[in-house]
Amino acid sequence: MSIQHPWDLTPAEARAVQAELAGSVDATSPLPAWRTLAAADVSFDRGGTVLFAAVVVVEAGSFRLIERAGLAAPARFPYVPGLLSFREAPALLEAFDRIKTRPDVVLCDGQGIAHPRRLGIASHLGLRLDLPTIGCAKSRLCGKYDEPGADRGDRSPLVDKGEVVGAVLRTRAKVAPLFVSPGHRCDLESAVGLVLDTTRKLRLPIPARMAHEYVNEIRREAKSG
DNA sequence: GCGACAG
DNA sequence: ATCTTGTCGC
Repeated sequence: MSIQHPWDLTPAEARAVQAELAGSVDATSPLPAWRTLAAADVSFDRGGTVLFAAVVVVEAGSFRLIERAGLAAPARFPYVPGLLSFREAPALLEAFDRIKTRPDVVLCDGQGIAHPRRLGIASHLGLRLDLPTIGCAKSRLCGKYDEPGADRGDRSPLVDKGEVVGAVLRTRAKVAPLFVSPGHRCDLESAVGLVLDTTRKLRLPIPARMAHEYVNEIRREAKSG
């Protein structure tokens, strides 16, 4: 079965596509050693008619910027909980097309398999890019969990319908935890390990912060000039 | 039928 | 996501 499909779908069609694509997701393979890491993020204007997408690629360990690309595009799909990728993925894929480097792994702003149909934006992007991806969200979409301990590194399983779909991970002491889940070609332990390895004093992984700042930079300059 | 609901 | 500065606390 092909993972190719159009993006201009109705919500019902989009859900059907997700249900089928989920069968191709690999959330059990350990992540191979990585030397380059990419992070993707999206930002919006007030009305939500235009979206800005950006991807940054950094070097492991040093987080030195290797490459980055960003763009503005019309939002062709509304925000519907559970269908985020149909709104943001097209623009992000365009940004990836403008990157020369093929990163070893990609950090995505949103869920991986911690999704009602197991196909959050990280998993969806992983399939389309055929790259390892990790879902790193700031809040929960589905699943139940116990509040993790207050120290950095403390975690608790995120369980949905009896299945462990991710981890609620404290990346900074006493600060709201992150919701980490495998996107594609990566297992949960690898995902949690990478998020901790790329997080320092702030809640978000360094590359994710870089992508966030960059995409907002693009949005700001789009307003003025 | 009543909540919940990534960004 | 976005509207928004300073301020409180570790």
